[in-house]
Amino acid sequence: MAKGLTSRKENYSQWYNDLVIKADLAENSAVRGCMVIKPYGYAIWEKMQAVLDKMFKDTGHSNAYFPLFIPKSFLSREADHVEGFAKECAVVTHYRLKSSPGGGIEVDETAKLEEELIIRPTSETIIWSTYKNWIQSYRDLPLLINQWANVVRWEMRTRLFLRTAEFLWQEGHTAHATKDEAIEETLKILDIYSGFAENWMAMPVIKGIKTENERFAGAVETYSIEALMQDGKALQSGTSHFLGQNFSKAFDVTFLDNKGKLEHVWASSWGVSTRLMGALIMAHSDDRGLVLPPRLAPIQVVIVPIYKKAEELSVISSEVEIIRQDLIASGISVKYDDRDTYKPGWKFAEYELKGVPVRLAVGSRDIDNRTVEVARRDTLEKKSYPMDGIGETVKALLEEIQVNIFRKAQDFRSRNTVAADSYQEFKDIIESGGGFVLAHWDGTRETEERISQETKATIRCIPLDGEKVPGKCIVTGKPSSQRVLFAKAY
RNA sequence: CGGGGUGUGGCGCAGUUGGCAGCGCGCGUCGUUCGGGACGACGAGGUCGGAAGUUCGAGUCUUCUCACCCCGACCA
Repeated sequence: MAKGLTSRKENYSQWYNDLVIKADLAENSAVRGCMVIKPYGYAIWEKMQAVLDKMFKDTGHSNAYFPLFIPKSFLSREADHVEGFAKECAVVTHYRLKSSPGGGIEVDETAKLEEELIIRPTSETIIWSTYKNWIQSYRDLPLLINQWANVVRWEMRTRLFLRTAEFLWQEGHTAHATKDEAIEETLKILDIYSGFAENWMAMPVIKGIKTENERFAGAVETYSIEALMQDGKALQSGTSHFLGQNFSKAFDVTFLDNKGKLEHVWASSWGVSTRLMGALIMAHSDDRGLVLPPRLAPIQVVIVPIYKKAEELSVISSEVEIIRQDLIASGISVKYDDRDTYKPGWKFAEYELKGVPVRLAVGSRDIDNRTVEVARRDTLEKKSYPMDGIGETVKALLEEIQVNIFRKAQDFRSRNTVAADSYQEFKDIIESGGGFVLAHWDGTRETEERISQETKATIRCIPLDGEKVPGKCIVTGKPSSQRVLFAKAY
């Protein structure tokens, strides 16, 4: 176990907190509920951004930027929307400070804003008020916009990455001529999210529809991807909303169709946030530290020289430079850590804590044998390989690791996904370690709330894929068209 | 907003009936070490969260206050 890292078994939640701090991903800031994302953590986020951004661009979306501030009146235009967010909004009321008599500064009460500004908790309202001017004809559609931004939701309890008062995300906001097209967009993005989660984060997810209870405020239908964390709790990792005409009606966004008829446009919005960082951390990491999927690791390979004297180091370093070039030529990001201020053992532990997928150690023995010691983070196996062709060897290994950690996560999820056919069985599963539980539900809010109150488990989603076998609700015995996915959630 | 807890060098903590602010880690210099978190010697670093009070004397007692953490209700 890594120094100072609580084990998962001992206290999972503490393990997560320790890991975020010790792996140098983020820390708490002077502002309650807000985090400082440190360079190493931010580097991972930047990789995520780059991949997602390309996926959005490849599907025809463009980036833009809308204001941080939203006039208070905008928020109340859509009734459900305002109700959903009102309780967690930060409000700007003044625009000036003045020196206070007792020293320091205070709010200048004479500088009160005529209309207060809300710090965006999400941007539907400001964006739709803008779209009104952008859209007149069916020729202006579809409008496919994304923005990378920060948003603020004044959460009561926060945790680094998983729930912070301010977080970074992307929010896509699209406008379409038809309902079908908007739904198609909503689902297309859901596929992008699940593809990203599985192929890049190596984290299996379940795509589904949210129940009315869990639906985004202002949406007609909310879709999400749900991942299972190692403690048996579910983490909603991305959402895509079909907004119907709710916002176009609230902001009066209309267009003339090709028959000259005036219609309200159809909308979608979708987002993933820095919460993905939390998902990534919890999906794969162990008691030694982070385990990062090679495709998102800022450093894929670290090389550690083993030496006693300076002369030895210079021989090793020149050999390492050849190896490094070989790796770079294979498209691998490499760090050579030749710092003399830390010892090899320390470095080994450090890079394990930080989740670097592959570590190479090169010492005099290797120079003599023309070998490299290769250690993989996921299995902790160490093996010697010939120096020649090391680029290809490592490249293949990185791919193997990517696949292996995905499979591992997938196995974990299958082991922890069970069907329950009675309420008692359901309760037993939830109480003994949790996980995903597939059960029949009668589709009513009352039953959902009862289950949630009695067991703390909620309906994560109604899965889109998989069998649609009818049955009877585990609580009321009323008919159900398919099993839905329950879990305790983050 | 309820319940619990913590504020003392950068970090983690100790500090007894009130009596010279300490320990470990980290940090700096030097030397020996270096294939799984090395060791020795010397050294730097603190108005004890803040304010008021009690006292000859407060990290310690009293009152007020601020901040943060954990557990619940709300949430991506």
